[in-house]
Amino acid sequence: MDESQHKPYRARDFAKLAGVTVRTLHHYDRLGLLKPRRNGAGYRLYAARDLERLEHIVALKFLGVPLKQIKTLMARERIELPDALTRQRRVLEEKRRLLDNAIAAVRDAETALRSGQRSDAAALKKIIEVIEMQSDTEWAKKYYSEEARATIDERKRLWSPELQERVSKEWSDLFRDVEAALDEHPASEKAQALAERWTKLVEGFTGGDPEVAKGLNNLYKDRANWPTHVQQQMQPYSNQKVWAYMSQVMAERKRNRSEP
Amino acid sequence: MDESQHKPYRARDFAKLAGVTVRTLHHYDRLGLLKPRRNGAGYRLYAARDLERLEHIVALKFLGVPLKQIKTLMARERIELPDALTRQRRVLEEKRRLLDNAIAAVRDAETALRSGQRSDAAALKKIIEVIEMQSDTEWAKKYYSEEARATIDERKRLWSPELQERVSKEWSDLFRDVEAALDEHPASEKAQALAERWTKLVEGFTGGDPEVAKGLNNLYKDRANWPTHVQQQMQPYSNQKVWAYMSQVMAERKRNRSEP
DNA sequence: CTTGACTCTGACGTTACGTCATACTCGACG
DNA sequence: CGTCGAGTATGACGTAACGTCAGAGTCAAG
Repeated sequence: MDESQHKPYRARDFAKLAGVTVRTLHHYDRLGLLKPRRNGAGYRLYAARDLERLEHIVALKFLGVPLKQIKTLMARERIELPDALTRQRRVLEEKRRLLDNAIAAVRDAETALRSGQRSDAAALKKIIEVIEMQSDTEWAKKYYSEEARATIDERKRLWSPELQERVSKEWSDLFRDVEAALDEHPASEKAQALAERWTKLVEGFTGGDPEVAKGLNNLYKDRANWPTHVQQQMQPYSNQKVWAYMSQVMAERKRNRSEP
Repeated sequence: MDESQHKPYRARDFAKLAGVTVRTLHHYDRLGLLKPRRNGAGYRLYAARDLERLEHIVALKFLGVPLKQIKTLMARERIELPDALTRQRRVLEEKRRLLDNAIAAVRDAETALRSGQRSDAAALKKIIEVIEMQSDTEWAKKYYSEEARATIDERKRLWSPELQERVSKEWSDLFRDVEAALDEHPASEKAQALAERWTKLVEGFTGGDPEVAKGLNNLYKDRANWPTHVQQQMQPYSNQKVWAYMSQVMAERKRNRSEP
């Protein structure tokens, strides 16, 4: 006599109610995400309570959370949901960054195609540049600790294309200046000024985080195994004399700072 | 004796050169996207020209173009690439819009969770609201012509959440005002003022496009088959007296305007 | 009791590869 | 010349989240 026991829904109606398909209900049933009652003939019978659960599933799915995670998440919900949401937001924000890059790349390519009457190949090259910039942050991941990667992902949000542009230029300027100063004594004022610029630029990437710095070190030491196209890209910086010289200069810098 | 014939690459090296995996090369080979020469033993031998093609593939893939389309696109390239790029940009921009919504939804949910000490269920409800808002634009597509959909997609970019909010409120205000004015004569000044507001709001959506208006009409006529949750959402607007009355008022309006 | 509308359970298709497993091949070293 | 480690080839299964039949049973109205 419980008036609150509404007549249960069958698949079709329940699906419409929640805005999903019947097949989706089957799927979630098999995965154990949402197991409704059955009648004698095996028909699925969904109650009002099931709707709530399904809505939660749909909500999380909407955020791009994989069904497997949704399942574990809903098993012991209370504790982990806030964290899960925050993590998922990070993921979404990263995706948006990539999307923004892609959109910008297409815009560039379109402009190149229309205004300049350039070839298809030239237009695609524009896109390739953007890819390389961002995939470079992908393959390099293995050199960083989990912790360092998290830090980098944080800081990456501050990296606008303009900043990227500027930093690139600063590195190339600095490198050229160092090459012109290889004869200076490592302890000289001029050399130490270069060291200062160098350090600033490195810190611009590491943000002062020692974990990140360590990863960067790993990355550099393994430079022989970098992807070929990255090596080509880094070719302007391949002059070993510069690196050797800078390591001397940095050693001097350390001495100066420990005994001022 | 052709110096330009560099030694061809084998899979591993070529893959590194382009920043993909060997397996990817196999895959593209099987799909017919990139078929390199083979040596006597069946080893794949990639030439410099292949690199260019692979880079183009990677570029388009980066933009989210499916491999099948890439294949047809590269078969007869020159003509279709610009259009393809523009179309793909539209797709990307739409994805970005959805992502923005999702991120905003999570932010809301996080705030609700932290500040208000609300339950998980309440937080997820926030997200559900956002989903329904945007999936509503999904299921309704079938009522519109291809042309109308394109127009809507165009205009959708102007639809900020704030605008959405405001328009919702205007509709609900208008509906309430009409309900209160059902006794007014359809030709009366008061009724005609309501008709004016009504028309403005509809035009705010159609943008004056007759194709879109037609689709909207189809949509309304088939309201019996709308998804249940949409019907619930539309319930505040289900008062048939209002619709009947407004159709009279709109008829008067047409007469007035044809014989001023 | 008949029908048309629904439902059930497989099972294969989709996308762009990753990941084995098994069998060859290449090139340097002794 | 033989061999061994590194690289390669093919085939087949796995992934995520369902879509789309196919074949068979069920429900409810007339």
